Amino acid sequence: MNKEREVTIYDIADNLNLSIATVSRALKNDPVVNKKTKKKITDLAEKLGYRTNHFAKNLRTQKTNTIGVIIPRLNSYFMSTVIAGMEAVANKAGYNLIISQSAETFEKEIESAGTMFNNRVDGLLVSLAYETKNLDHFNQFLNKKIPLIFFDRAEDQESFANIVLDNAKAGFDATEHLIKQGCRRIVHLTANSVRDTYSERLRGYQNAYKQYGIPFDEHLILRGNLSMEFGREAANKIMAMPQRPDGIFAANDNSAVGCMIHLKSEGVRIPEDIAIVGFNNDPISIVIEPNLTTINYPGYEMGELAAGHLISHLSGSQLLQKTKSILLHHELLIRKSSIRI
Amino acid sequence: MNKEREVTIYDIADNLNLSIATVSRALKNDPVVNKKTKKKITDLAEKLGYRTNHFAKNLRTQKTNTIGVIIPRLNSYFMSTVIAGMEAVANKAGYNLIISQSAETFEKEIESAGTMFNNRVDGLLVSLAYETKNLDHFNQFLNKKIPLIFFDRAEDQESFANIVLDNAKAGFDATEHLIKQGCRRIVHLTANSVRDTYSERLRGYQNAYKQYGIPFDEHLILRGNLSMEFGREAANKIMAMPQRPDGIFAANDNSAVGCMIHLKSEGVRIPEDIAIVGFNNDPISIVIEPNLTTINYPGYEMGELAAGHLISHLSGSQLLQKTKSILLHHELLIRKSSIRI
DNA sequence: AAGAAAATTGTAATCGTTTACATTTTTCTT
DNA sequence: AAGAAAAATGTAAACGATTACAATTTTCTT
Repeated sequence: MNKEREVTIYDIADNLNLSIATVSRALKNDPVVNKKTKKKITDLAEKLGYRTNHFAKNLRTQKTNTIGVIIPRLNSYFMSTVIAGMEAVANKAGYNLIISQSAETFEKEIESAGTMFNNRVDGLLVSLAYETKNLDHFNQFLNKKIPLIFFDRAEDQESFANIVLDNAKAGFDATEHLIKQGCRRIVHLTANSVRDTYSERLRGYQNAYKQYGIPFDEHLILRGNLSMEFGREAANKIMAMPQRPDGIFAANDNSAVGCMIHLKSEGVRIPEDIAIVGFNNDPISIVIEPNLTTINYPGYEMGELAAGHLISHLSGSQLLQKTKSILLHHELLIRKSSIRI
Repeated sequence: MNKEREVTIYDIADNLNLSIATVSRALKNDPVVNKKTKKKITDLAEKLGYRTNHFAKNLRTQKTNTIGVIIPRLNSYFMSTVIAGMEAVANKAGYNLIISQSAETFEKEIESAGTMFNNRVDGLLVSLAYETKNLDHFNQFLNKKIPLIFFDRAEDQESFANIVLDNAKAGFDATEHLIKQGCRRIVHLTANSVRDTYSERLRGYQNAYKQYGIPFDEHLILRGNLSMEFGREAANKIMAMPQRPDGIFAANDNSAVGCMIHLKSEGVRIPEDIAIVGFNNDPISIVIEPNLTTINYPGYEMGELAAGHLISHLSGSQLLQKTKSILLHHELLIRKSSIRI
């Protein structure tokens, strides 16, 4: 049982009096080798506990069968769902995932990109950090023609493909819903970051104001890191506003919940005094009371799509170039936090 | 900028009229090479954009510098904190993490173990799935003397090292707290799984009963998958009990919260009618109302420790054998859900 | 049954490192 | 300044696969 040395194709070849070439071919199921020979080889490989040495293989083929994934944080329900989707697709296709967290910082994202580059990933899937200022650290991949797809947190630019939602539409839907519930002064909690993701949600929010002819007040936009703590601070600012807002659209559930908790502690009734809509459909949205109205979108599917596209590109299909941007559907889940009529 | 071929040590050697041996030595900072030569080499390497080919290196050295991590799910605050801790330590030591989710199923855990084995990870960090029936799928690592450490969800056995909390003590602390708050019929929500993690928490719970001389009723133990949904079902069962319990100790926060939500909707007052304690200090514990008393324990530290021990073992220190089990500290965070006096 | 075509197998170079051992160069000792 | 010791560099053989090209064996055709 406890073989010291690893079994190689040489061992199999010796054992069966064949050349390593034939063994190699048989093991990757090359149709050129005789059926019976192939069976003998695979049987023996099984019996000896042969496992391919990926390093030798990769060295020779110059492919790593590894996909790098850079994300801000693992610890959201959404992200882990996305990763699960990627994993399913990648494993089925024989790829491995190397995951790295940027912790929302620019530095760590650059560092992660460097690690991925040095590990020669075949392709890269990236969700950008809040703090990321530019995409220069991804040029090394462009130069080496290593495919890269941004998902969820993406920037709209020429060089890379995107898999995102229609954030403007989602922002519009959320805001329109609040307007239809009678809100006229809607605060928007958004990121203090340049990510398109958030500026698009903001744009949708502004579009709704415009479309419904409601005068827009710049002071209603509160920027921060979208943490629960930020939600709390936002609540303080809201309480201090001379004219009390009657609705809040938060760009994520975390900040929405942080805000709600604090507002409630200040005696604000939700949704009667202020109606709230979040974004992400995180599990906390059904723990907070009243349950939070939010935007739901398919994480698992996003992960599958991202990995699937990358892999089909790696396999030679030129899909990636043609579909520069893929939009996923979203839906507004209406819950008690926003129902006023 | 767009070099077609990768730069290798041959290019550097040719360029400087040195042998590849010297270049190789210089690049790994071997003290045997002359300071000036070394500088020339590293400078040129930098300039040419040299990056080591890990496949050639691994092939030659028979090391992969990769650590496999198998966990039930990524999507808890706790797990992602653990992973962050591991990542920090691993990256600093030049190791990469390959993460795989078992989704709490035995089959996927076996599959993941197989993938890790075939990828020849240098070591493995595992948190067991609920459904895992035995540890046979880890024998392949034992046989090849690949170090493996269980963390958080571990089994107590001879062969592998563990990093866990004192679950029995934590279970005791939680239960004792409830008893001190005047509870006499305390329900325990636990996993329908054989994991020691949960049987230990249960044991601690029973010890508290014993120590305080409270008669113990087997019916108070409810088993399930510890999801929110299970918490809901548990609440139903509790409502149907002929003699209403006055306390609940749940083996995780999720089930505690699911249970609370349902109990509240049935008009049960928390903590007055039933006091509740959870486990994990998940962020939802401070979203639910009243805030949930829970057991906190250091995820980041656990990740650092696990990765650190594995790596120091891989570097030759024989720590691993000596410290078969490492216990981490925990603390009871007392919040409103359990304060009755 | 001979020769051509098809099917199967083999030879040997290659991928980019590391490292034992050998060789050369430099520094030290007297 | 010669010889020994120390420092620096070089040679060449691995590591374990893949694959162009060559060689052999089998099957088919007439």
